[in-house]
Amino acid sequence: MMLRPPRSRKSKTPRENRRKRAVQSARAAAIPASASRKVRSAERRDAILSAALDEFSTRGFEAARLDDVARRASVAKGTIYLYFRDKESLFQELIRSMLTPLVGTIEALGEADVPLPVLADRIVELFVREVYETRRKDVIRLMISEGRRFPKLAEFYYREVLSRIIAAVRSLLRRAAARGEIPERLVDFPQIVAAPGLVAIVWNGLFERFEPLDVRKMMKTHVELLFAPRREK
Amino acid sequence: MMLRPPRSRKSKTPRENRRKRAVQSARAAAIPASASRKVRSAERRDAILSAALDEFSTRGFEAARLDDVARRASVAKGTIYLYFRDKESLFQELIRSMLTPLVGTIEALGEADVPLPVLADRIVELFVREVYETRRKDVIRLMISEGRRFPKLAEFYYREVLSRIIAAVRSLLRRAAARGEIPERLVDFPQIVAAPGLVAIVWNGLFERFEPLDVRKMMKTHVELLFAPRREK
DNA sequence: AAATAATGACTGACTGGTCAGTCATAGTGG
DNA sequence: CCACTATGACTGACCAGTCAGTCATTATTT
Repeated sequence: MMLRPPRSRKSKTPRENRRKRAVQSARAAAIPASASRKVRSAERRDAILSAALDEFSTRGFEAARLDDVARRASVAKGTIYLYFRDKESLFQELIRSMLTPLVGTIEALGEADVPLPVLADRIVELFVREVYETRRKDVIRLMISEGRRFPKLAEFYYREVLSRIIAAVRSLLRRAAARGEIPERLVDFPQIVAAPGLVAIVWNGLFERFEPLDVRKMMKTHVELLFAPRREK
Repeated sequence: MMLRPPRSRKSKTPRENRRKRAVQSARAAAIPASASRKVRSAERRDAILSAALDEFSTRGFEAARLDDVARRASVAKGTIYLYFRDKESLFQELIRSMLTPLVGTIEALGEADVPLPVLADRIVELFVREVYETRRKDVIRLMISEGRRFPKLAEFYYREVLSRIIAAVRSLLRRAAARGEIPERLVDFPQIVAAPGLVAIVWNGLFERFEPLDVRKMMKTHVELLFAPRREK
């Protein structure tokens, strides 16, 4: 899974008279010198992941420079390679770490047995508060934008996150359908329930500056229409 | 609007003793030697655009190599620069040329005054036949993936395409609402109508291989539920 | 408790491969 | 016959990944 052929290091000529190493650099400023190694190490990792999210989401995977990620994390470039195998691993780990926690939250939602209107509200609030108003929004946008070029990552995301979310939503829809609250055929397409969320994320990235979108209101409108009581059938 | 600082060519050293130019290359095979210059020229342009779409949509903007685009179009790399200023222009022109024609089609749809169920069918069919089953799907996916890094392009797309499509859909919704066929508040969010289309495109790119999606059926389900007769309100 | 040694986290200059864009040269249609 | 079209080798910028060297911290000895 490589975007370019490997840049193997087959240099045979010995490297001589290198290094002079100027005076001593300012050490990483961000992290207090106290704290045990373990803690500092975890903080570094997080700082790198956070910086990577910023860089990847403004420039995209290819265009993002690890030099910039390092600078933003107040770390030397080499340090990144102590925590992640390569640029791609960093990217995958970023997505993994941000999205995995979502699953539990949503599965919990799927199990509760509450009336449909309440459920609808919860779905909307969960999305707005846990995704749209956090950096997870950016991670999902990254997944959408770059996922196609990382089949392994898409597979991971499908297997570990999406399929479970879909299963949860589906079981929830199935129970609502059994109670006659929604038509049976909606159970086949849980994607429909989530669709405006996706639109919101994409819109936010591309067109917010031309035409702001009231996400909560849109989501509310959508679920209300989907789940509204119907005349027949 | 640049991803990297310009690669200006400020080389001062004169380039000497270059060029030897080997024998003569096989000429571009794809385009018949007949045909007037104008026709050949237009065909080349199209071949380049088509090749660019393939390359951009499999590798992404940054990773796509113009060498590959050239090879795929049976053209030398330099030729691309006779038709497009640079890689970015090529990309923008690609999106521009593929999506602009959509507008007229959809505006026509927005003006017809037909009963809602018929309209719903037409919307679904239009999307499936004119977008999902054509390369426009790939162009829209490109727009979604890369648009964020091309603010100018996003603006163009919003101004020339999206805002007009939205206006058309909105006017169509407004009339339906006036006839009492749908609730008023749906008029505020034409995005909701299009949302499953977007989901379909993204899904197709990322997850189709794990779980195929019957797009036509999903779209149909969605518009039927949105436009279904309601009990109250 | 102070001195000394061992550890390994961290650094950043450097390398090699890559590719957008150029331009000297070669063909060709009108 | 020459203006226009096309070519593709070449250049310079660029950047992921490397690794020899530097200390801060921890462990050990005295």
